[in-house]
Amino acid sequence: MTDHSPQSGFCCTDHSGAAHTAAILAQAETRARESGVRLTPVRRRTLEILLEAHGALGAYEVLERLSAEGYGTQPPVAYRALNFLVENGFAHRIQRLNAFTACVHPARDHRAAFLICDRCNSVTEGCADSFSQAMIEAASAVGFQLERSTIEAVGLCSACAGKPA
Amino acid sequence: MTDHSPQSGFCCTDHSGAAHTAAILAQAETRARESGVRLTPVRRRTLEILLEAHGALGAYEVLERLSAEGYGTQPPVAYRALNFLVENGFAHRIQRLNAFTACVHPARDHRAAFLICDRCNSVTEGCADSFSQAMIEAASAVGFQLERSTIEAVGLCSACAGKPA
DNA sequence: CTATCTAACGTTATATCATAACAGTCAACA
DNA sequence: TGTTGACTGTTATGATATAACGTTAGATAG
Repeated sequence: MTDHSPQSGFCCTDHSGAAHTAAILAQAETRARESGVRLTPVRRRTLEILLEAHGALGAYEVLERLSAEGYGTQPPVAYRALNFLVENGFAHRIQRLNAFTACVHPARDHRAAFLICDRCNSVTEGCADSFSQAMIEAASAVGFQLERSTIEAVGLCSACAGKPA
Repeated sequence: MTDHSPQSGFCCTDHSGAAHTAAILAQAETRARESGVRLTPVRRRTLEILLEAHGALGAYEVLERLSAEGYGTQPPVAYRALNFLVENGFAHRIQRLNAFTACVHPARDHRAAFLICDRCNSVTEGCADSFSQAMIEAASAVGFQLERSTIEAVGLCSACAGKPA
């Protein structure tokens, strides 16, 4: 496992690979137990599917995989599992893509920001705690009680930036 | 017109009212002329509709108004006008709401951030230039070429925060 | 051990958001 | 004045998301 630096910025490590997937899944299970929520088979499998994916997945892509494995075949099955994961901090919704991605550090309470590659749609999760703090202050200066922020950046990932076009 | 402070934060002024609407519309027309794009009747009217709205409007809400006034009745009419406005900096898309809102300072090139009220859905546009700069730097540290960011915060606006529940 | 309760699951049906593709219109201008 | 290209409008369809309801299964009180 890699160092996830403390306050701000994006982490530069590869989050793919079976070992990492397993580790995150284990963290998620621990956290679910601790907070008294149930990581049921569909939910767990949905999280695995997100972890195995390269980028973010749309709800219907998740549904396809779930139904192929004998789970329900209709949209609510996927949406419910995905919403559960998001609400409990195991996954994030990427608004720009209408898609979902596994949280890379579900064990820690954090504010996330995302780098989305315009070309390959890869999604990198970063820690936006310092940004969020600044936002909370700027908002409260105008009397706005900020609860949560969505920070999504679009551009070229290092892999795609290297390629011609 | 009020002072739109330079680098960061949300502005505390009321952006509604016919006078302000007219001023922004005038700025938009100037800018359109300068940049050689055409602010046609549908596009102009669409911008007015956004300016007159209290919060952000969905494309179908805009379409409703447009078609009631003799413009086209089908979704592409609204989406084309809205996309034109967004691409040219006259409006913004609010991802979280699948909705659109007029830009409150179309004359200036800027990075926007939004405060979205959970209760009344009002949208306040703020200037995120300093956040964006910090993001660009954090992103480039991991080799990501950032092009644009979406920053949307959800919480309670000052009006709603005062009310009971 | 069984009755009961509730969270989760699965389904049908439908709502909501968005765009592809193509035909007609009109102003700019060679 | 004919051609071009941007704009508008239409039909049709695709993509995303949720409401509502019956069923299942795990927890728990009796």
